[in-house]
Amino acid sequence: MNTKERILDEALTLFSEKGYANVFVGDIAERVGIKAPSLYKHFKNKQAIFDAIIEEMNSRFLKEAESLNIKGNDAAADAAIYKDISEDALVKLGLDLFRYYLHDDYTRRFRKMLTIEQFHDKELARTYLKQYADDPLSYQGMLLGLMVQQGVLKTDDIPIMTLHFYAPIYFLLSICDCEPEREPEALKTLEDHIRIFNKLYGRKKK
Amino acid sequence: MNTKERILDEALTLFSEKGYANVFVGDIAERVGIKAPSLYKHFKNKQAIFDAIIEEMNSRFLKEAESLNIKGNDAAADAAIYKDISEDALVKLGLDLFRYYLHDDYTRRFRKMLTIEQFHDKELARTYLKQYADDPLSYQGMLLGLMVQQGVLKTDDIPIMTLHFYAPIYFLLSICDCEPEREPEALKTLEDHIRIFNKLYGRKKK
DNA sequence: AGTATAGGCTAATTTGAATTAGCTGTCAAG
DNA sequence: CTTGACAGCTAATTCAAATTAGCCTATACT
Repeated sequence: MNTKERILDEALTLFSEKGYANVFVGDIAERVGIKAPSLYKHFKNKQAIFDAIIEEMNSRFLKEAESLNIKGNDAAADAAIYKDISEDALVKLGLDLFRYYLHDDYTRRFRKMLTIEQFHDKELARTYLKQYADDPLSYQGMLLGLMVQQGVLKTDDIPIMTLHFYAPIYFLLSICDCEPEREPEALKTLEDHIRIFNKLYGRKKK
Repeated sequence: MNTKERILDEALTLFSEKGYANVFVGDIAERVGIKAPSLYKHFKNKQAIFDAIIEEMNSRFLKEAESLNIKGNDAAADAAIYKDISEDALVKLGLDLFRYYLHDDYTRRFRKMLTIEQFHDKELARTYLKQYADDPLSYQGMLLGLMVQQGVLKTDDIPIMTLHFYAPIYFLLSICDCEPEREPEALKTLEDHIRIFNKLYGRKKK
C-alpha cells in the first residue's frame, strides 16, 4: 500500500471513530508516519481526503453491485440453489452476511463514518440510505423472492417479508457498531430471529 | 422560555443538524439573539452546554420512565386493555408511537444528535442504546407479553417477537431521520408491517 | 436613594489547526 | 553527471473560533 492509500486508510479509521470534524490532519499524518504538511503532496486539502474516501467507496460498491448482478441475472441457476434451502442454511446465510458486514474492516469503518456524517448533506444521506437500506432490501428481496418462487417460503408481500428479515439485522448491526462487546449476544439473537422467521414464513413442515 | 433554556434549545437544534464539532458558539448565540460572549454568563463553556442537554434529557427520560412504570405496574388493568385489541388498534398504536418519535421536536432532535455523537464516548454509546434499543424492547416486550397472556398473540419467544415488532420501526425511523420526505412511504410500510406482524403472530382468526 | 446582581455588549486575547513556503535528499531518465 | 519530479521536512503564516476582560444598564432588594 503506497502512501496515498495509507492516508486514505488511516483517515477512514479516524473519521469512523471521531467524525470528520474531530480529526486533525496531524492525526492522520502521524498514523501514516509522516508530518502534516507532507499530506499536501498527496491531497489538495483535508476535504479532498474525505471526498476521495467517498469516491473510492462508490467505485467499490459499484464493482460489488456488478458482481452481484452477474450472479443475480442467472435466475435459473439461483433458483436451483434456493430450492431446497434448509433452515440451517438460511441461518448460516444470515450469520455470514452479518459477520461480513460487522468484521470486514472497510465495510465497518465506512458504515460508521456514514452514520456519523449522514446528516451533513443530502448527498451523504442518499448514500447512507442506498447502502444500508435500499440496496440490501432490494438484493435480499430478490433472494427471498426466489425462495418464494421455489415454495420454500410463503407470503403475499415480499417487500414486507424482506423488511422482516433485514430490519433486525440492521438493528443488531447498529447495536454492535455502538458496543462491539455485545456481538455474542447479537449473534445469538440473530440466529433465533432467523429460525423464527423461517417458521413464520416457511411452508408448513413436510 | 428564559435565555438559558433558549440556549439549550437552539444548541440542541444545531447539534442535531451538524454535530457538536461543527456548531460554533457564535451560531448558537445568533439564534438566541445575543452575542457569543453573553453565552458565558449562562454556561461555563461550549462543552457545558452539551452536558446540560444530556442531563436534561436524562431527567426527562427518567420522568417518562416513571410514568410508564406507574401505568405498567397495574398489570391487571393493562391486561384488560389488551385483551380484545383489534388489528386496527394495534396498527394505530404503532403508527402513533412512530409519529410521536418522529415529530416530537425534542425527541427527534435528541435522537439525531445522539446518532451523530454515539461513537464519541462510551457514555453516549450507552445512552444511545438504552434509549433506542434496550428500553423500547423492554417496554414493548412488556406490552406484547400482555397480549400473549391474553391470547391475542401467540409465540414461544417474546423477545424475538418484540424484535420483529420493533426493528422495522427503528429501521423506518432511521430512514425518515435521514430523508424526511420519505415519511409517507414509511408510514405506509409501517402499517403493512404491523398488519402482517399481526397475521403472523395472531391467534388463528376466530 | 444606593448598591448588588444579572445579563448584555465590544474589544481583546489565546489557541490551535489548516495550509503555504521553501528547503532537501533520492532516484530515474536522458 | 545532471536535471527534474517526487515526497519528505521545518518553519512560517493564516485564520477562525473559543474564551476572557472589562464596561454598561436595568432591575430588584435594603
